[in-house]
Amino acid sequence: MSDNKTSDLRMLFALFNEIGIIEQLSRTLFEGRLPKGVLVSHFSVLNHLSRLGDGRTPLDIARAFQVPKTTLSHTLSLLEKRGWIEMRPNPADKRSKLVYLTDAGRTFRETAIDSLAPDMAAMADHLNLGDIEAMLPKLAEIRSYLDRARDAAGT
Amino acid sequence: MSDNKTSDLRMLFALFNEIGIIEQLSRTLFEGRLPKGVLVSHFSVLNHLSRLGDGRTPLDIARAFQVPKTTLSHTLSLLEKRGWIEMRPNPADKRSKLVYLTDAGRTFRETAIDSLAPDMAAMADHLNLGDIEAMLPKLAEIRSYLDRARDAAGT
DNA sequence: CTAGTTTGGTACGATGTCGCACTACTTATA
DNA sequence: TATAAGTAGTGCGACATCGTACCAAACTAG
Repeated sequence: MSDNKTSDLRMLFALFNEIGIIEQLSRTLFEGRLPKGVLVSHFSVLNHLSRLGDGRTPLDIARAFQVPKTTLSHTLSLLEKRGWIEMRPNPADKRSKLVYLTDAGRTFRETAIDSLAPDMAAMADHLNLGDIEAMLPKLAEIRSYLDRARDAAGT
Repeated sequence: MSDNKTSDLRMLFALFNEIGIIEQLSRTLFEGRLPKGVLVSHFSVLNHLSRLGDGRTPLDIARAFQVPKTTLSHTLSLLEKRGWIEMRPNPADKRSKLVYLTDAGRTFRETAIDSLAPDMAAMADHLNLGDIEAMLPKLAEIRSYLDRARDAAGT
């Protein structure tokens, strides 16, 4: 009984440990390919807007990445300073804003993807993509659980 | 052909995206259970030393977590300030130091694990541990690949 | 042995992250 | 409609992370 519990606990620790290290390594790797001063968090926002459509509110984006809104606010201000996004008023809610990609933003995303592509291609060669595909729904499930647990954390 | 490539790329983006969000959520969740001012990075170091044995050099530990040595140096100084670790000279290399857990450090680790246990237990109830167990070697493989890619990045 | 190179660790500065507090607006309630 | 409660976004301060530069010790080559 308690043996099972401790082994469960060990396994979960191992999981989050691996995930933490992979996050660390992949972030460092990708940031090494991006122009100086551009972080993965910046690219991710541009990519998100491009893939899922722009015209979203900052809070929508913050929730998508599960980061505090103040963090995203900072990121957006940098993206705007670089001319990659544009903040427009939200006609539906005067407190709110809508985030739009500029042409420069779309262009930057494309070139960034191009500079990441060789690494990605190498990964695709060396890793088992079938395994990764199979893993994605399991990871999404873990993500979703943590998301719910976070909401319940006020308890 | 190029369709496959772009779908591979999409899949890898999705993977790192999920991993980033899970890292984010789990870190926030765990840090909410730790005493104010104690971060997951601190706990992880104590846990590492306890599980794999202390008397390691800072650089060993930095490599284990794949963080820059300056980051670990900062973390260790905080742990030392709290009396949870002890830095002793390395008899084998006068430039180097060895990191040892103190009794207070071991005790803190235990209580921290206890305070994390309820969340972990809930996860163990709601997640499929078999899936996670199966995922661990795949994640380790990805980690290992990224590790090698990092070393080759100087190329 | 000595000079040049490599390695372990730290100091310092820049910057991203994030909690707190606040304002402006919206929604719910009476 | 008026008042209270909730929500979107930002300013600010604290601090972790990390790159650069540096020192001291260890290794390597001649």
